[in-house]
Amino acid sequence: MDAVGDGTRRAILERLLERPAAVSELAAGLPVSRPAVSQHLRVLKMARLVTDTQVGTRRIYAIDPEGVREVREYWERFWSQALAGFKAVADTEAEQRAGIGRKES
Amino acid sequence: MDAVGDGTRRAILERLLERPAAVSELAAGLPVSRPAVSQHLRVLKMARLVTDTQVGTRRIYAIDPEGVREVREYWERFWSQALAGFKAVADTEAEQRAGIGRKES
DNA sequence: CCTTACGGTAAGTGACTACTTACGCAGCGA
DNA sequence: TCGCTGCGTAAGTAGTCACTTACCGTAAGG
Repeated sequence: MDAVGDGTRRAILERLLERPAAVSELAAGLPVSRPAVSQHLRVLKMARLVTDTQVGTRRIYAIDPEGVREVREYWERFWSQALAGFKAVADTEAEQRAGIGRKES
Repeated sequence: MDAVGDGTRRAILERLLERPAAVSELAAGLPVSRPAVSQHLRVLKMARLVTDTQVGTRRIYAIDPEGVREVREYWERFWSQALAGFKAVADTEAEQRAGIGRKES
């Protein structure tokens, strides 16, 4: 959850959404150093958002649909609850506006 | 975007999803002080995720469906792109594995 | 072999930020 | 008017974290 809270990590994910890439490729398209990218990738990997595959001396990173789906479902519940809750919010606000200055129970 | 990156702010949002609440109410249910909640609410307000209404001396905060929808749509595009991209990822991985070792379809 | 390429890790640093206490201000009731 | 309640803001601090450079292991190629 906090894994997608960082802008650089979102940028990395967006790159990986287009195609899998090695560490150096990612670093080349980002304003940070290669070790920084490595560290971000470790966080993303622990969050099950990416997977890595050794290809010769290079290491190819790719989106992990497993973890992505989990995070997606979390936010899905969040938003749907938000919209469902909004109706109650609107009602309550209407109540409050109707009786400003009045205390409920 | 960074607004939902903080755990305390997510907690505040989850409280507001259930019902609108005043600052003290929120602070009472959280392990942080009331001013801290105020500061978080300011961030959420600037992110258009909550709205506030003065009711007497109290200030009622509620979910702002406008901003929520925007953020929701951003992630929606993100996830769908992630899943769509995964097919390409799987294909590419299969290609790469073809040169190293075969795997199941 | 030895060399080169690629990448993970260690260690250190700077900046951001979430939090605290202290203070000031507006609205309501007595 | 006076006191009380509820909040926002200022100021200061501690901890987190993103980033850097330096170093080391590993895989391919001569």
